[in-house]
Amino acid sequence: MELKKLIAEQGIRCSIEKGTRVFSQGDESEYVYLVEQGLLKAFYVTANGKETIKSFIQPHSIIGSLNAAHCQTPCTFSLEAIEPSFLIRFPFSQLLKASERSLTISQEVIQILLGLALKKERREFELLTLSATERFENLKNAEPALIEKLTQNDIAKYLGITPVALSRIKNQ
Amino acid sequence: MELKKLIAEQGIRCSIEKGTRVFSQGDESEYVYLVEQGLLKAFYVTANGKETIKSFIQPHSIIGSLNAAHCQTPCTFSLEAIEPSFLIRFPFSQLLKASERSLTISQEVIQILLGLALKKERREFELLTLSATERFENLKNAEPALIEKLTQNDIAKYLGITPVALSRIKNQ
DNA sequence: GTGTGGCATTAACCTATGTTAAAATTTCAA
DNA sequence: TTGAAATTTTAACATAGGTTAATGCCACAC
Repeated sequence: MELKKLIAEQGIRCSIEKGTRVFSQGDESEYVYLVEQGLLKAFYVTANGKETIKSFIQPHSIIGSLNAAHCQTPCTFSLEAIEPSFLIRFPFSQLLKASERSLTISQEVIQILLGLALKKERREFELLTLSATERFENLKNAEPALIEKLTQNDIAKYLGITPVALSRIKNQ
Repeated sequence: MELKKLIAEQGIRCSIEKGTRVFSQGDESEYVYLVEQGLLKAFYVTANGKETIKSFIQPHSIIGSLNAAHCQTPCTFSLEAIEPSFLIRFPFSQLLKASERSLTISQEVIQILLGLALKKERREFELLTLSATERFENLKNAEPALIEKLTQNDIAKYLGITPVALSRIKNQ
């Protein structure tokens, strides 16, 4: 892919220790990040301190706060490494500029955004129509390998329930 | 906008009566629709017959089942007119082809997809972190005019609760 | 006007999930 | 190997929202 090549060649590599943040909710960040290795979580912290996980980020995906990168507002979520990770960071504006110059790159951006929209739509569907138990079953089926690497705490925060509720669900 | 011009010039106009569907969950549909006038709802019906509303569609927006249009799978939701509506339908594949030929159009597609992704992200945030009461407050603030046109039934289905629960919330 | 059908409200009861806290288990560093 | 910290489980109780059903409220056709 042209786009990933561009990012790999011109982006800045960074190594993130387990438990460390790439950026925090409220920060300004004009970057997108290409994950080369590792595992991260993107999460919100609400006013009353509750944490909920938006998504887990695995190698080869591109992540960044669209709000921050595109609308020049603060990041709406934080990004933290669950395992030691290697990322390449690249300014979002440069990515858009590259897409203005090259049809190949703009096609790739379209494909990435389509994929993102499809993923968000599935998540919306699950949150809107399924019970916590059903969402947990779905996750187990879709990402069995991922679940092995996560704490129950993080799985619960992703499902939108408490670890206590997840423990109950697991024992029927 | 080049893209909307293209759709307006080459798409097929259709008039949809109130209560009538543009397409139904399970259909194949390779189209996207540009809404010229009216108001529609995009909704899921679950296995046990429960209806939940994904989004309300107002004039100037573009709507279609990404899954069906892009992945050649059946539509994941139905689209129905809440008010008499006028749409223009246009094959999604032609839209992608146009974006392969023209940098202007591909930029517009990117902007539309970015907007969609941002909207879905906000919805995901609300479903994940807010209570039904808070989601209702948010909707009232964000779309006061829209709320006037909707039945309580449809508002409830959009919030992910029952009309009974919404009635309770309204009286504190 | 009168009746019919679709909303909206109310009430009583039910269930899933939250909250708090304590106990059990695992992990890991010294 | 041991102890401290983190994670998971369990239990008891609280609460939001679901379910069902009865009632009230309109709007519209006749």
